[in-house]
Amino acid sequence: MCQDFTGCPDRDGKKGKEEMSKTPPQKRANLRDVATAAGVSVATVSRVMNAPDTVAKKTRKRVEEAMNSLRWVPSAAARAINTGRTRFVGALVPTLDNAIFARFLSKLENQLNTHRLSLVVATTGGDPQVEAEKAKTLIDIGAEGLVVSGITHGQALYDLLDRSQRPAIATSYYDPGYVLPTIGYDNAAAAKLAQEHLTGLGHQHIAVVHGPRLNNDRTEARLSGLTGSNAALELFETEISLAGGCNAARAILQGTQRPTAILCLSDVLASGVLAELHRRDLAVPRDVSVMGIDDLPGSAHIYPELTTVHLPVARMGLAAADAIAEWVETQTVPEPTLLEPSLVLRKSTARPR
Amino acid sequence: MCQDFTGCPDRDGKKGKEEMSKTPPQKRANLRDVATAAGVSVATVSRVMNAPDTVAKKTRKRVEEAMNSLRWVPSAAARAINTGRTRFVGALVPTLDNAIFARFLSKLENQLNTHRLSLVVATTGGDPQVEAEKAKTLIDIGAEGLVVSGITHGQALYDLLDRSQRPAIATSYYDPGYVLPTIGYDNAAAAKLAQEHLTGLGHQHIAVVHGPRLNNDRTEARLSGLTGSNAALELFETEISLAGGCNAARAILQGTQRPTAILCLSDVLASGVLAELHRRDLAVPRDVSVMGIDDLPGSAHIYPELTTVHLPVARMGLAAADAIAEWVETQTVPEPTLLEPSLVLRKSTARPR
DNA sequence: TTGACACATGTAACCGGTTTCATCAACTTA
DNA sequence: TAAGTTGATGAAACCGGTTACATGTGTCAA
Repeated sequence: MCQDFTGCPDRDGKKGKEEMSKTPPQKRANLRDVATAAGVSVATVSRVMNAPDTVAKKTRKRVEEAMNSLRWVPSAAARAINTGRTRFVGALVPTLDNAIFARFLSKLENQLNTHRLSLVVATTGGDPQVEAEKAKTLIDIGAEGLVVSGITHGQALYDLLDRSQRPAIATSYYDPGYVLPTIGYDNAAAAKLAQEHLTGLGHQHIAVVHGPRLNNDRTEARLSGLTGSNAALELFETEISLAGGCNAARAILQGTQRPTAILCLSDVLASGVLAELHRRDLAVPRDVSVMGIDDLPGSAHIYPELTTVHLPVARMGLAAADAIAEWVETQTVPEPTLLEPSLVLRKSTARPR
Repeated sequence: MCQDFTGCPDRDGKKGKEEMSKTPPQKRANLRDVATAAGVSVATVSRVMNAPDTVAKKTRKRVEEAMNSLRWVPSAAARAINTGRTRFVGALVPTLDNAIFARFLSKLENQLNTHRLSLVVATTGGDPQVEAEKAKTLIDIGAEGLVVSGITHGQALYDLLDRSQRPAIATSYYDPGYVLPTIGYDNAAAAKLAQEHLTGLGHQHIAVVHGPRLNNDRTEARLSGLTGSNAALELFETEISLAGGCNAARAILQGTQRPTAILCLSDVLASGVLAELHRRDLAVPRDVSVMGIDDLPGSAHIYPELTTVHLPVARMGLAAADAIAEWVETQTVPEPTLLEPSLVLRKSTARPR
């Protein structure tokens, strides 16, 4: 328990845990202790923290010295109870294992910091019930607001938000009619963009590889964007991972007639498909075109460089951070924000032979 | 501001923001309001929350009804100030963009949940100064403990930990002599494992691709594990990403004599290297062997299946969660824990030709 | 000299819970 | 029936800060 950090980083022999003799077990100092030590009132100490320039320089110095010698650390809870601010918000994402969410969270966290807000992260595994439970926990520990993924949620979550009256925004999806403000892209449009690129190249038989539809509105929306084409679409559902992509590719190649293009609704799936195609000695895009959606940072560098649809998750992270921060701080409900996906032409697609 | 979640998920026309006429702006109910409404004392209401079975069933019901009709939501700060527990800890990682950290955090978060703890995540970009600042923020908002990566940190972080007396453990590294308890693997041993596999196959000229050494003890340790071999080692430093791997591969192929094996100190780097080799029409492992360290979930499925050293980050997540939870709850400083890396033989290495 | 005013500081209420201890009724048990 | 328990509840202190308001001092213009 007693840590001694002088002379880091090496520990000068493990110390017994029960010593600490000179200074009696002395519990943590509080504001009044500091005030007493500095010979001022608690108000003055508080001012030294929150409005330093309203305190005489000499007094301030004395207080600061007292703080240091008592090794005072302010209580977050005590501050929060008065200010009404805990200075953190929560984010609920299906998984961290898909780089797209990791990337989003990373930007979200950084931008939140500019608003002096921290980020509590919780993963749901895509299960609305788990999501609702974790959301409850986040509210319980004091999250000032929530950032959720998509627009498909359990009633329990809506009830929670309603009752707690906490700000919450939905991301990775755009739907101005949704109960919560959405900040995201039009998943259907993104898929359409991809499909049109393929049909534009002349592909008439396209395999579509997608993640689980259950409780996943992003997948569902992307699939819905695929209607209204005269190309034959064959759907392959799989787990969203490299392994999932491999499996899908195997299933595709097992079919009677090989499609001329494979449209993957996530870049990871495309990576898996590419790997499996290599394994089967099929060349991309010569033998078959492969396309993704997401545009992960790595997608530009795999072989072959993946043609995909860029989803602006980094910008989404920034926008979501700004939106939730403003809502939390000024009670202003943000407007839904549409972020445009864009086609990124690289080397994994070509005309069918 | 007024949310109405009945009839989700569609919003019945955006409501004006300034209405809310019937019930006057009525600020949030607190414990006393509930107590008054239920005709009991605050103590009883508190008991209904924390020790339901010490309250008469009839009373409890009455209180619960009052809670509901007043839509009472307990204040996290008020609870925390009394219990001394905020029920969350913080984690500081260099980045989320490397899947290895995402995976670790994912497990960490889940396991923390079993201890009724949430996780605040902060990324440092590998900069000790940023790390110290973010750590300060985490302590400031009330993190009960910290989980950091590696053993290279700024003095400011040590000072903070010392002063705040918060539990903190270091991960991704094992060093029983370190000031903080470490939970991780022996990075040097992991690298040695990889190198010995390659030399065992007969490789005498090995290119080593690694991430930045600056402030990165994991990289440094892995490099240090590479001594004591009679094979010629050529070092290539690059950014840890697919793109970085590609760049390194390019640099390697530019050399006068091509190495027979490429040892990448991270799987992502290996993926990048593999992509670039494909691009240059070099076959792996026929023309050159490639090996990684990490064993990301995807590494088993790329082409060719990557031979690598498995780092037990999932187990590390569990162990770190249990350790910090116990420390926080029982003031027991955890013992340093060594997790063994293991060689995973797959298809990207072979004897040199 | 005096009254107005800015500035520095202190007093005490307050935030919204938890918890100790006292109280009192009902139930055993002899 | 008296004494001892047990169970349910309430009164009030307490946690550690913030802040409205009061107070006191020194400066400056009239």
